[in-house]
Amino acid sequence: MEPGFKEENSREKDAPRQNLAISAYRQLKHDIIRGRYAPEQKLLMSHLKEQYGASTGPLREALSQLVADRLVVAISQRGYRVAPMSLAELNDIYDARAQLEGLILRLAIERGDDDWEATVLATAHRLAKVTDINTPDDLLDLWDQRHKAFHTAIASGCNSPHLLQMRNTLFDQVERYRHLWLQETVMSPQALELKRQEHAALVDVILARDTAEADTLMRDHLMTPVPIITRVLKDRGIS
Amino acid sequence: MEPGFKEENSREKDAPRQNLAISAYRQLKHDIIRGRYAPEQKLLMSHLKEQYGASTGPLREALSQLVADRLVVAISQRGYRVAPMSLAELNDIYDARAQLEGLILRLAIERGDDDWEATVLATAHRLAKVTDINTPDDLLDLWDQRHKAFHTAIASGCNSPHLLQMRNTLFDQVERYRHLWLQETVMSPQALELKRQEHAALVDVILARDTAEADTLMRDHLMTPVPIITRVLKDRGIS
DNA sequence: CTATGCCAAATTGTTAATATTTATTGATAA
DNA sequence: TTATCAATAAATATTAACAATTTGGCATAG
Repeated sequence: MEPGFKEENSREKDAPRQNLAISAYRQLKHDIIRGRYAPEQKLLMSHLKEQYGASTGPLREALSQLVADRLVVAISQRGYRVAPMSLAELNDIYDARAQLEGLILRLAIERGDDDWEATVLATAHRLAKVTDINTPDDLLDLWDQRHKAFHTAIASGCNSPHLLQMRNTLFDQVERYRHLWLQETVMSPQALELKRQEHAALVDVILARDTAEADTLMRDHLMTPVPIITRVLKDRGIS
Repeated sequence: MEPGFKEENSREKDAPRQNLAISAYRQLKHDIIRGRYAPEQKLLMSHLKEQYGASTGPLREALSQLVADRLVVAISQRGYRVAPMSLAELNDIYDARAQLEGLILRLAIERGDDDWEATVLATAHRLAKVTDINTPDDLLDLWDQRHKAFHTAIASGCNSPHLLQMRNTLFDQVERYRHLWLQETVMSPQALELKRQEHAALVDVILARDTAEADTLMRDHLMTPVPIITRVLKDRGIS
């Protein structure tokens, strides 16, 4: 009788280990996505060692994982650098994401059962309730968390672990750009209300099983941040 | 004047390093895909060391990459094992692949230019010419190589590096199952002729820009091996 | 037959040594 | 006098060897 904790918590990637390389991986990933390191900044081993309290061995494992995630690039024998950002990658990454999310949504509408509909409704409700919190940081964190839960609930209807895994991989890559958008729009009440309406419309067409309309709405919804992120990148001199 | 070898050979994954961890990664991946290690076999460090001539450091990096590729699983403090195989994963992986390949094909038909059409025709021609070679091993290798080139040429029309990257990732995962199919069907002349007809039909509808028909043909084409692989897995006692 | 304790083997992390790279300084030529 | 090239030195990355913690198996005793 095995204790049934078959590590089903596939939060981001699979956890390769629970010890020291994985914690360095999580923290480094978090810091890169949040923009703590500039796009082409060199990642010094000496700095990483004292920053994350790990030696070269575990650090190299963490960096290898991040290279697989396309958040870090490794150059022959010249160490590691944070992956560059560009307008070209921004456009491609958001396009790929919108296309994949559209595909998954169409499959979910086709394959989703009653439990799926119930979960979509529940997470949408939870998200819509995030309107009246004062401290902006807490608001942003909570909104973002429930927003992710909402979209993940929709996607889960496709019933394909591998498609969902690829969705996660792509989301890790998009999140570095997406963070620029979250920082820029300080989650103003009108922006929040606009998003709330988009989500409500999305839920409507999903429950109506209107595949074509849902696909269109979802892609427009996902592409919204692109012009704003483009402006931020241009302001920072990134082409 | 730098010699223009900016490592643009993104064959499978990005090359994290050109030295020792990456060669171990490539060989190990090849061996796992080709079935040299059984699905849940333990990967002893001592064995890997003498097999691939690398020390624990580089080997752990290679194994980390393979965990990201879902070809290896890491258990807390009990080392690494080859990822298990199952009928459930077979079905999901082929379904996800067919769906993604269909999406990419629709985009390619929508976005592909004249050069794309020319490349598709050229690779199709090259593939069709592989009919009259005697030694079966050489035949299989050459056919598989040109077959991959043909499908990659079709997919490249979508013009999205990130979608193509995800296609590669999924293909790495599917190839372990696909190898069972290649081994089973000894590439009989009639099977080869059937495939040739499918490819010709595919080229026709692609050049005619018939999106819906191309999508259907492509998915049927990709799902062909599933029943055969299912039988092989069942014969091996894998559920 | 079962449970507990000991031994062996494997994984994990650290440290040191080697090789490659980069930056600085000096010299030479224009 | 200035700019470029080369050489040396310092720093950093990469790899291998070593040590410690943990796990699994086996034997013995109850």
